[in-house]
Amino acid sequence: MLDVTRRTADPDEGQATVADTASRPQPRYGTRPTMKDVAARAGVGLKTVSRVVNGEPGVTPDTEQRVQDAITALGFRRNDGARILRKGRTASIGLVLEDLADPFYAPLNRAVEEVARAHGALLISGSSAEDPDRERELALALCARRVDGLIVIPAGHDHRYLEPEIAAGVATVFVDRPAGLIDADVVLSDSFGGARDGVAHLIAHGHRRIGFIGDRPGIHTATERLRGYRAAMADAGLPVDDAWLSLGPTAPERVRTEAVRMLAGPRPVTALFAGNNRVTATVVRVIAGRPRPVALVGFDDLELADLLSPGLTVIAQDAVRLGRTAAERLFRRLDGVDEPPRRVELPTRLVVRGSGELPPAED
Amino acid sequence: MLDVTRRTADPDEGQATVADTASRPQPRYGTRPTMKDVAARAGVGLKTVSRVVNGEPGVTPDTEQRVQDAITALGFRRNDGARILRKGRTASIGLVLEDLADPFYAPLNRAVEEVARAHGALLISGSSAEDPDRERELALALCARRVDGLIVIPAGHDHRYLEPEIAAGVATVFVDRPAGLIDADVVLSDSFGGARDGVAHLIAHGHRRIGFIGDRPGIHTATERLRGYRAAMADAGLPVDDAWLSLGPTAPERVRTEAVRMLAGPRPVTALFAGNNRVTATVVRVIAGRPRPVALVGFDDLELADLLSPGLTVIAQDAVRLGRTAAERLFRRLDGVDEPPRRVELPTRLVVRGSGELPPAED
DNA sequence: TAGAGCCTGGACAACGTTGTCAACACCGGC
DNA sequence: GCCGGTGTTGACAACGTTGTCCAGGCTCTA
Repeated sequence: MLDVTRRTADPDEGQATVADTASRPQPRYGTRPTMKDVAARAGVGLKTVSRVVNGEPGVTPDTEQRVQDAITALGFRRNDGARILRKGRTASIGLVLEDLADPFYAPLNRAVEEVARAHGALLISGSSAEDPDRERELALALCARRVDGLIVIPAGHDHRYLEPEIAAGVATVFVDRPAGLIDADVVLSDSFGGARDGVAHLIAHGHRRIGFIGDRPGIHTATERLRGYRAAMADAGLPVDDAWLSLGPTAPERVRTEAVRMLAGPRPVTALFAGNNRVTATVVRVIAGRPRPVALVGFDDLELADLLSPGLTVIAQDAVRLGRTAAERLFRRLDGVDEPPRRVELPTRLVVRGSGELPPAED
Repeated sequence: MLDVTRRTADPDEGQATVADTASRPQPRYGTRPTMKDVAARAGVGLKTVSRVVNGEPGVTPDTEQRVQDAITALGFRRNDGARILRKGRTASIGLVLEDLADPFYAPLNRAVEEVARAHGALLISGSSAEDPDRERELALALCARRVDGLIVIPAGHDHRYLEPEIAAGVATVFVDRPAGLIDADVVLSDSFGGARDGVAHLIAHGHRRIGFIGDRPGIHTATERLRGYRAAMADAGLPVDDAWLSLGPTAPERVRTEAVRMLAGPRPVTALFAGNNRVTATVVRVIAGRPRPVALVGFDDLELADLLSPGLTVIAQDAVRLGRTAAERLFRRLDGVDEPPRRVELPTRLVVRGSGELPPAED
C-alpha cells in the first residue's frame, strides 16, 4: 500500500494525474495550488496539510506520506504572504542605502545579509540614490511590506516620518550617518577621528598647505571629516585657507576641477585629503597626470590601492563590521532587548602605502 | 459641523482620543492599526477607507478628509502583505546572485533594481555564495514570497527545481550563466569570444606560451573562457601545454600558487590570461613582485585598472547592460509576452591599457 | 466490558485587505 | 408626486494560511 502511494508521487505519475482530474476544478496555468488543493488530492483535511508542511506532530506516517505525495505532484509551495498575515512576523528586514553598487556599501549590504540569514530572516535592500524623498519612499514601502526591522543609511535629515512605524514596533537602526530629529540606534565610523588622523599624518610628513575635497555639506560624514581636517590643522597651529576646502557633489568633473584649482596658482597645496572613495578615485587620476608629486590620503580603502605607485595611503573603514554591528543590534532589538538607543562609533585605521608619505614638493 | 470634524482629526486631538477609548480594544504597542481601526475612528465603513487609501473615486471630499485625518492620527499604513494576498500580484521580483558584494555583480544588482523601480516593483536580492543548495533555498524562498519573477545567476547546474514555479507562472530569466536542464531565457556575455579575443591579442604581441587561470570548471563562464583560450591558440597554430592551464577556486592562495608555478621553470609562460576579476586582482599582485615583466589580460574590468603601471588590459563585460537586459526581458514576460525562451549574448570589449601589450620577456 | 485517556484529523474563525453588489440619498424631469 | 438615474457608502465574501477546539476511534486498565 505504502509503495503504491509512493509511486503515485513520482513526478511522471504526477503529470499523468493532471489528465484524470479534468472534471473537478483544476489549477490553471498561472494559478498556484493551495493547501486546499493538496488536501483534496490527498483526501485529508486542510489543517493536516498545514501540519505536514510545518513539520508539526500528530500525523501518522501513512497520512504524511499521502500529503507529501500530493504536494510534489501538484508542485505546491506554501504562500508565505498568507502565512505572514496570519502569524504577524515576516522574518524579513529592510536595508535602505545610498547605492547598492557602491564599493563601500555593497560589502555592508552583504554583511547585513549574512547576519539576517543567520537569524533566519530575508533581507530586502534598496538604493536611495542619496535622495531624501526616495529614501522615505523606499523605507515606507518596506514598512508596508511589514519588515520586522529596518536599517537605514540616511540620505535625508528628517526621519520623523518613521515615528509611527517605530511606535508600531519596527525596530530601526541607522548606519554610517546619524538619524535626523528622532532618537534611535546609530552605528557610525569615527569620521572625525579618521580624518584628523589622516591629515595629521600628512602634517607629520611636512605638509603645511593641505587641500580637502569632500562630499556635499549636507552629508554628515562629509562635515565630520572636514571637522577632523580642521582639528588636525588647528592642533598643528596651521592656518587654513578657504580655497583649500571644497565640499560638493562627488561627480568626477567637479572633483577634478577643484583638485586642479587647488594644485594651481602661486601657493598650491602640496597634499590632498579625499573625503571618500569616489573623490579619491578621481583625485588619484588628477595627480597621476602631474609632473610634480602630490601627497594624498583618502578616506575609504579601494581595491588595488596597494598596487598603485605610490601605493594609496588611506583611512580605512570596516564596512563589513559596520553592517554586522548594525544588523546584530537590530536583531537584539527584535529579540526584545529594551534599552535606550545607543550610538556606537567604530574606529578607523590608517593604512600606510606611500602616497601619504610623500614629502611636500619644492616650491 | 465640518470644521469640528476636521479638528477632531488633528494629530494633537488624536492623542487625546487614545485616553477616552480605553474601554474598547485599543491597538497596543507593537500592533499596527488596520483599516478597521481607521474606519472606526473616522466613523465610516471599512471599504471607504480602502477607497481613500487607494485613491479610488466615489468619496466626497468631506469623508475623504475625515479618513485622512484618522489615518495620520493613528499612523496607519496599509499592510501590503494582505493586499498582495487579495490581489494576487506582489509587484516584486527576486534576484539570486553569487555575492552581493562582488564588484561585478553589485552593479548588475543595481541595474536590475532600477528597471524594477521603473516598473513599480520591489527587488529582493540575495547571495548564493556559489553554493547550489543555497541558490535553491534562496530561489524557493523568494517563490514562497510569491515574487512575480525571478532573475537567477546560477550556482548549480540543475534548475529543474524551478519547474513547478515556472509552470505556476513565475517568470524566470537566467543571467551570466545558462540554466541547467530547463528551457528558459538566458542573458550572457560572450565569454568564449571575449577570451578568444584577449588571448589572440597576446598572441599578436608575440606571446607563444600563455597561461590561463580561471574559476572552477563547474562554472560555465570559466569553461567557456577556457574554450576561447584554446580556440585562439588553435587559430594561431600554437600548442597548449596542460601545465599552462588551471581551473579552480579563485581564492588568492590557489591563484598565487598557480601563477608562480606557471612563471617558474625552464620554459615559463610569458603572458597570463586571468579568467575573472578575482583572479586578475591576485595575478596583478604576483606579477608586480617579479623582476621580469609578464603580459596580462584579465576578464572583467576593475576600478583603478587604468592607474596601474602598466595599465591593466582587460576584456570588459557590461554588467549594467547584462542586468538591464535581463530585467527588461523579465518584465516583458510579466507583461504577457509569450514567445519561446531566447538566449541573448552580449559582446565584450577589449580595453587596451598596457599590460596586454608587453612583449614576451627574453629567455 | 465499560470508562478513562490518548492520538489523529478536521471544522471553523481569524489575519487585513479588496472586489462585488446592493442600499440609500439626492437630483431632475415627467 | 413619482420615476429613473447618478453618486456615495457599506456589508459581505474571498485571498491562503494557522490557532483553537472538538469529534471520533483507538488502547489500556479495572
